[in-house]
Amino acid sequence: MHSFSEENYLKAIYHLGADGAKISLTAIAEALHNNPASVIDMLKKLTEKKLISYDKKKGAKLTHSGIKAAMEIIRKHRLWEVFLLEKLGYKWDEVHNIAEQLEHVGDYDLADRLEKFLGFPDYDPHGDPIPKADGKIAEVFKTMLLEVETGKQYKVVAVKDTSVEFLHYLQKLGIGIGTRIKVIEKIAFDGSLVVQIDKNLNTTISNKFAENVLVG
Amino acid sequence: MHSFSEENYLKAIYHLGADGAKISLTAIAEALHNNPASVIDMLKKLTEKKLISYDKKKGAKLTHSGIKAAMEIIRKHRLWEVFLLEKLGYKWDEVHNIAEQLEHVGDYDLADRLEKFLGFPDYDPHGDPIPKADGKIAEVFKTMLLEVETGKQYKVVAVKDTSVEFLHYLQKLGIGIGTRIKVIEKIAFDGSLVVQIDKNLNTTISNKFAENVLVG
DNA sequence: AAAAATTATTAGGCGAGCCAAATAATTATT
DNA sequence: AATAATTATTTGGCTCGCCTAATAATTTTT
Repeated sequence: MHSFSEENYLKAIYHLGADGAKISLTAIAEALHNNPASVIDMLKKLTEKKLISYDKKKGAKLTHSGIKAAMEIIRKHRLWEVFLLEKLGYKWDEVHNIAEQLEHVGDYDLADRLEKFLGFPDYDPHGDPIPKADGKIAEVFKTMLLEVETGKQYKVVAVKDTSVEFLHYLQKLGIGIGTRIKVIEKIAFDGSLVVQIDKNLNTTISNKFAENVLVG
Repeated sequence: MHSFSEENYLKAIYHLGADGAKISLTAIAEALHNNPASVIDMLKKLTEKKLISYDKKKGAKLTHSGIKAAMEIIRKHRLWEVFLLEKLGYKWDEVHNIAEQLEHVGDYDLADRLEKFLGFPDYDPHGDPIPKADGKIAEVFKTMLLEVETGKQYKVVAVKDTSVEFLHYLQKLGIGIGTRIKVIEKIAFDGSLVVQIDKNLNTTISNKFAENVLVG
């Protein structure tokens, strides 16, 4: 198996690559709150293990087996999140950190059994699809709330940020997976959005916030 | 929190001290499959953290807070074992190794929630009592099968060894927690025992085996 | 009591994963 | 094109938890 640390790098690289952008050394360093010097060492190691390819120009890229390894970790992470929320009664914003630890435990078998126990859930509590045992992951059609058409009703399908602060704020605004949301107006000055959440009164949300809410 | 490694030392020291014997450096080294040189370093560290006291003559001894820490780990370990067996359908002999990893994850809260989810079990699948949230652990009256009166019916309450080999053998003999067992005869030559398991025909078991089966 | 065996300890070293600081390479700005 | 800013890389060093080998202390055996 791969070390705890290697797994975190693979996961970070996977997530950073989600939007097709180049995955630079510094991007990884920031994502993991590590020093670039540490990152480059690890990238060398992962390259030797043929889990990634790395090139100054092209950035880091998961190989086939790197993707496979990343999917296994993400699968475990999301399954544990479902478990923590549904079975242990944790709140939305609490599950992520504990799942970060649990995701490194055990093998495929554990994930498979857990999945079965949970009734083969398709999505985790943040709306992200759970990779299946074969590594396949559902494509979810989602757009940043920021880029959405004004006046049209959307449904929140996922959130990007997983920080406690963000999730708390979501809760305060009454936003969860499945919440209906409509952009009433876009403020040109600072990119703020006036939105209607469910049938409530209008609220103004920041540009940054709207980047992290994904609707479909 | 304490490190993964520190937790393993605390747990080992706790278990080694169960029978009141002196916990020597070499005993710990053997239990953890570590070198005595490594052990002494860690004992120093744990002493500084006031989790143990250590003295060449008296051996290692958990302090009050060391006991508390050890109980938390054991509590988590045993709760996870129940979970793995009851909820995920693992077999008796498979749960220990996975629980060894899970026991280091999360905090008190996780243990408390898990305990509630499992319906506040009192014993783990190996018959060992699960420490409660306040650190209290039930005293179990148990004797090694080896030391038991001939001709009298006993019930298996726990097993000592947790190796896959041992647990497999138990299963093969049809012995589990709750199994009724009677010593028919003690062989003076090598300490073997002729026993009757439930209502089956008599079987002969070794001295070593009989040491690891606890009855009450 | 001396020799042998066991147990405890010290000394030095290793790999993993991290860091800060210096330098090199690249990209952006003027 | 020259300068500034950013990004990548190297160097040396640190802690943790482990190791082997040598030595010291203690206990057991003779």
